[in-house]
Amino acid sequence: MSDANSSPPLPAPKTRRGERTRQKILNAAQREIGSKGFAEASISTITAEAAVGQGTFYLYFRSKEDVLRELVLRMGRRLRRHLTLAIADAPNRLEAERRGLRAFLEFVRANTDLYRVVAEAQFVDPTVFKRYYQDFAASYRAGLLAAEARGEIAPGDAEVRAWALMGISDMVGRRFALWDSEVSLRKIAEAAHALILEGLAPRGR
Amino acid sequence: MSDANSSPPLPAPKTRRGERTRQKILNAAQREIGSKGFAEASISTITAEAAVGQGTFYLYFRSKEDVLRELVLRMGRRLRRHLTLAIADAPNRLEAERRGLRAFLEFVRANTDLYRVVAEAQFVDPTVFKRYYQDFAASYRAGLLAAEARGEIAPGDAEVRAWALMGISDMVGRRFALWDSEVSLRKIAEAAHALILEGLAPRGR
DNA sequence: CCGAAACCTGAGTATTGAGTCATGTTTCAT
DNA sequence: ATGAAACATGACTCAATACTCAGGTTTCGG
Repeated sequence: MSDANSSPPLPAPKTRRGERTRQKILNAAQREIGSKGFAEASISTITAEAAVGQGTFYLYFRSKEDVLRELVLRMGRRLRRHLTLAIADAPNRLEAERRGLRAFLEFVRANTDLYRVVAEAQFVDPTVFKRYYQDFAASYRAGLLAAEARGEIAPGDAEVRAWALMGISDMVGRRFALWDSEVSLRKIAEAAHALILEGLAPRGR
Repeated sequence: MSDANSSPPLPAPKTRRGERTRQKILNAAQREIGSKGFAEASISTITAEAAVGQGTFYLYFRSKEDVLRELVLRMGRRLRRHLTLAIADAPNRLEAERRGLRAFLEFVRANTDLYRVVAEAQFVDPTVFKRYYQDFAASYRAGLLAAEARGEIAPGDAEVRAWALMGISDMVGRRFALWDSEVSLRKIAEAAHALILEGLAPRGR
C-alpha cells in the first residue's frame, strides 16, 4: 500500500447512467474526505451518502486511494481553470500576479474540502501530490520567464521564484482563507502582493 | 476521534529507566511515522523497533495520536532552537532573514522525518498543527515589527508578511530540501532571499 | 421489442491492528 | 536488605471496515 499509483485505470462508464453514478460517488467522496479526512472517511459512508450500494463503488474505483487520486486531478483542473480565467486579460505580469493571488484566495475559501483533499494526497499518494505542484510550478515558471524577457519583472531565478510564490499563496491561503473565514481577502491579497512587488528592503536611501 | 486533544497528559516517568524507555519509544515513533506515515505506522512496529513490549507503549502514551502530538512539540522546540542560534548575532533583520532561511533549509534536509511528522499532524490533530504555525508566526511578526520600527525594513502588514515568509520557507523547503537532496541550499536560499529583499518589480525606471 | 452488455446490490468474508490485563521484574528510598 | 511503587510484558480481545461475489435490474442499439 505504501505509495504506488500502479495498474491501468478502470474503464470509463459506457452509459449516461454510469457516468452519473460515478459523479455521485466522486461528489460524496469529496464531501466526506474533505470534512472528515481520508482515514476517517469510509467507503460505506461515501456510498451511503451517494445513495448507491457498497459494491457500486468498486465498479468505478479500485480503492479509497484511487478515488482520492481522481479528486486531486479534478481539483487541479478546476483551480487551473479558475486562475486562467482570472488572469486572462491582465495587462502585464505584475497585474496577473495580483489578480491570480486574489483569485486563489477566493477559490480556497469557496472550496475548503478540495483544498484538504489535495493535502491528504501528500501521504496517500506522494506521486500525484508532487505532480500537482510540479504542474503548477512549471506553468508559473514559464509565465515568469516570459515576463522577464518582456522586461515586466526584474531578472531572477524563475524556478525558485515559482515555488516561493506558490508557497506564499499556499500558506497565506491556509491562514486567511481556510482558518479565518471573516477577514477580507481583498486586503490580504493586497498586502501579500505588496511584498511580492517590492520586497522587504526599505526604499530610497 | 475527529480532532480532540483532550484529557490530562499521562504522568511523567518517575525513574531514570522510565525516562529512557519513553525516549526510545519517541525515537522509534519518529522514524516509523516519519518514513511510513501515520496511517501505516503501527504501534507494534514502533514498540518492536524500540525493543519494548506492546503494552509498554501505553504506559507513556494514551494513543498513536498522543505520540504524534508529542513529536510535533519536540520538532517545534528543536527547530526554534536551531533558528534562534542561526540568527543570534545577525547585524540586522534582513541579514537575519537570509541566515534564517538558509538554516531552515539545512534543518529540513537533515530532519526529513520530523518535517513529515508535522505535516501529518494537520489531519490527526489540527489544533496542535495550527498552534505550531501560529507560534512561529507570532514571533516572526514581532521580529518584523521591531525591525520596521528600527527602519531596517520597509513598512507593511506584519501579520501577512509573517505568513507569506513562512510560506516561502515551507514550499521552497519541500521542493529543494525535501524532494531534492542534491541541489545546493546556499544557492537556493540566496535566490529566495533576493525575492524577499527586492520583490519582482523591475528596478530603476 | 429483444437480448446482450452494462450496471447495481448488500450481506458476508477476511484481515488488521489498537488497546487491555494478569502476571512478572526492576528500582530505590529507607 | 527490603518491600512498595514503578516499570515491563505479549498473548489475547474485539471492533472496524475494505473489498468480494452471486444473483438481480436497467439500458439501449438494432
